[in-house]
Amino acid sequence: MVDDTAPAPPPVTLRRPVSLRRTERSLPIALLRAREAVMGPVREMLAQSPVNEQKWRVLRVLDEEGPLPLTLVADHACLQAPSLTRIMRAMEDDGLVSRVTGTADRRTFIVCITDRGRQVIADHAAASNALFARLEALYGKDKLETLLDLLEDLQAVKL
Amino acid sequence: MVDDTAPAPPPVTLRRPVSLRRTERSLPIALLRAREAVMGPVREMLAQSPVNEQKWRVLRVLDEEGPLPLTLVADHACLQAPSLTRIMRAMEDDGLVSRVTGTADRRTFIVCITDRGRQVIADHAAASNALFARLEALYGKDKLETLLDLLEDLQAVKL
DNA sequence: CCCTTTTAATTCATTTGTTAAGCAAGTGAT
DNA sequence: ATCACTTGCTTAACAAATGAATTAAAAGGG
Repeated sequence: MVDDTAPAPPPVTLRRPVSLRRTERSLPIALLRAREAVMGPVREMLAQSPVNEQKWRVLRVLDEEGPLPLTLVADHACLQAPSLTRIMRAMEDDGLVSRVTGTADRRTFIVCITDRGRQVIADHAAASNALFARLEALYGKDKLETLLDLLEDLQAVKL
Repeated sequence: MVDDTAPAPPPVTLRRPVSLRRTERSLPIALLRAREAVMGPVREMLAQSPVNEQKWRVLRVLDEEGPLPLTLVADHACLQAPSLTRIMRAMEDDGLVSRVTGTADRRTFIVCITDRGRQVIADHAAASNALFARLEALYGKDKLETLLDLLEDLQAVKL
């Protein structure tokens, strides 16, 4: 019945957890869980669109800030350079953005949102705002504003 | 951009130019940027360990909550089922966790952290707590507690 | 009991994240 | 000007995320 050659099961002792903060109080984990909690409807919205989460962030950033150097697009959209390279190729193919070579430094590119890219935003702005309104209603307007203030501050912290 | 000079009339939903929130005020984007802002040192810490971000979360969750059904591990560690399948295989091979088939429902698994897995946490608990202390100092203890409170509430919101 | 519908977990295909390496263009010191 | 060095972007290789399809067990209804 019992196989002598089978590896012994790893030792599992019932013990108290080592002294770490509760995961709800770990900032990285809490930020991740909070994001997951609000991303469900956003993903549904984007499923109705020609872009995914990442491309949506690129469009939002460009629509808000205007033409931007590629490195700043990466920073502001929270994308790594290699990912952005791939995404830029796809978005250019789809006519959502365009790029021009920088004049001063010919290594750099300036990225522009196109009318077509802006149209994608316009097509989903109502749904996006509706989601935010629902969140405000469920979570509380004041709490949401306070949370956004605190998050904005946190982004500025230089560890 | 369409002009919107008229004060908001009652039928406010249609034909009104829709503009979006600033990206700093978009909760999904703000949460993502805030997380990126704090993850740098955490990644450095985990680079010194045998686990990555995802496995670290699994260990933290199991250490804190004890043996858990696989689906709850996925929920609490913010991992999708297919990802967790792959990660579980690797972590079992490394002897960090073990699983037993559920007694009532034989489709399910209960996941346990092993002594070895707990040791990984113990080995990095000091560094982890030091990072948190540094964040407290730079960002402000009260602000951090408020932020964590708000994030904890947000996780509970059911959209 | 069968039959249909769920649920848990896995697999598969495709895209994205991550890390390291590479290349071309800019910078600066001697 | 030349050389080493840095910077901006790309490529490549592999791990992880995502979404759809699959298998197995459980649950519910006739």
